[in-house]
Amino acid sequence: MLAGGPRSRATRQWQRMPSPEGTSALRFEIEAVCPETGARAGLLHTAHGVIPTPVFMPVGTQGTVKALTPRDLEQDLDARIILANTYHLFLRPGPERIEQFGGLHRFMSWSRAILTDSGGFQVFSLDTLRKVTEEGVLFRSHLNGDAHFFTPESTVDAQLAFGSDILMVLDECLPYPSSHADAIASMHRTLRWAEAGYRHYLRREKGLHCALFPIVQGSMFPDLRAACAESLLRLDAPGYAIGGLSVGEPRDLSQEIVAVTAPLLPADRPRYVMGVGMPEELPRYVSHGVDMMDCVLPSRNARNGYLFTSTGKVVIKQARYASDSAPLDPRCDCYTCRTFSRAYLRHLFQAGEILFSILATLHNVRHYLDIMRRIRQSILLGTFPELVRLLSAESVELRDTAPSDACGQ
RNA sequence: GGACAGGUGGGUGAGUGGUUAAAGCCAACAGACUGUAAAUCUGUCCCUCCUUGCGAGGUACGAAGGUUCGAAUCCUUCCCUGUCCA
Repeated sequence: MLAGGPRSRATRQWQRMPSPEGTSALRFEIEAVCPETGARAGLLHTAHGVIPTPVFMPVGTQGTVKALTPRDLEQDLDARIILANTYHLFLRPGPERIEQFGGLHRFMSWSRAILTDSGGFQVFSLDTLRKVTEEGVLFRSHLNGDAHFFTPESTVDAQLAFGSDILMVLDECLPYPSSHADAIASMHRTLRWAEAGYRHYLRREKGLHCALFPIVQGSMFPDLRAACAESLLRLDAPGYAIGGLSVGEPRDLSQEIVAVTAPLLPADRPRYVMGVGMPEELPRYVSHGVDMMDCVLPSRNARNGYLFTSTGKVVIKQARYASDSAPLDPRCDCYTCRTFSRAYLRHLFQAGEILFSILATLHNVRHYLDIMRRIRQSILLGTFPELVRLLSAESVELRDTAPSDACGQ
């Protein structure tokens, strides 16, 4: 509803769209900037369609957003870009296999844009299965224990084989908390990897229609974030990411780091904060000048029975919903909310039915995408600050009325 | 009628004299989840009380007796279930 325009026509247009003729494969067009906050609305032109920003990218690690078909994502949710993961796809089915099928888009039958993460997050999440060296990361496969050495160059090669629209450089994502000394060493390593990866990418990208984003690291230290951002600017990349967040730090700290880092990145290029966040945090990131975000929360929490609604969370497995005939979220017009009762959704969850994951993911992802559409519209209309106030008032209201929190303080 | 095999907490199912209020699994209930080792993981899961503690009582392994310092565990009788034979 908020997306505007008939979807089917737009879809056909993208599928026929020839490769971009210009020099830069990725073009970012800013349509409006909120004078009060600096939030931006724009259009990100890729070889696989135009992405209205700010945008939330559903996570499809293994070449699928779990529980959703590409048809759901395209026709029902109107997602314009999804994320996939180099580490997972490298292990299985492997870059050669994907390349053999003409790239990841064709392999998974997804005609819109794809961003691939480099495996840098797995440096953090697979801490017991990896060893970081100056040259790269030695991973022990979580599938069969095989050793694989990822370098800045090899991850670029893999992502080129996938045919990603946006590639990410290999980086080191540190846990929280980390010492300043560890963070500075790690940040310099990430910088060296970014330079090596970027050099390699420039040698190979001739005629390819994609872009490589470097990633700002520096843990929770503003001085390191600034130094890292400044160094990465020399690469003159078409877009920049802020990584190393959502690793266990307090929510406000993530916001602070983004607030000090985002303004240091080129104003005319997309800024991507990796791995965030809760629904109420999305407008806050946007107000810091962020254009792209991704997070597993809507999809993962969906499968775990945690549903995001316009009136707060609904943990559908709770006994209180057993005979609740209301729709999950009366203000949502996704298929799930239009069609099923909370009681039925709870039944499906309790019964362990596959359909629950499908319906829940459909809704949660839709909820995130709708929030971003509202944000984008408000920036275009010049009402973004009002929306931020509205959304934060709603979340305060939700906190105040939450039964568990009410008696706590 | 006879011969075997059994009856354990909401279910299943370990346990054959003491560290057993009783493993594991399931169900149920609650919590976590932030560039996905996730259809995952964690906790609670007989009752009562409080100074909330590897706390104190009380119940509990079909029923009732018995042996023993001590019994889900050994003995006796009874009840019930399953299989087979008449």
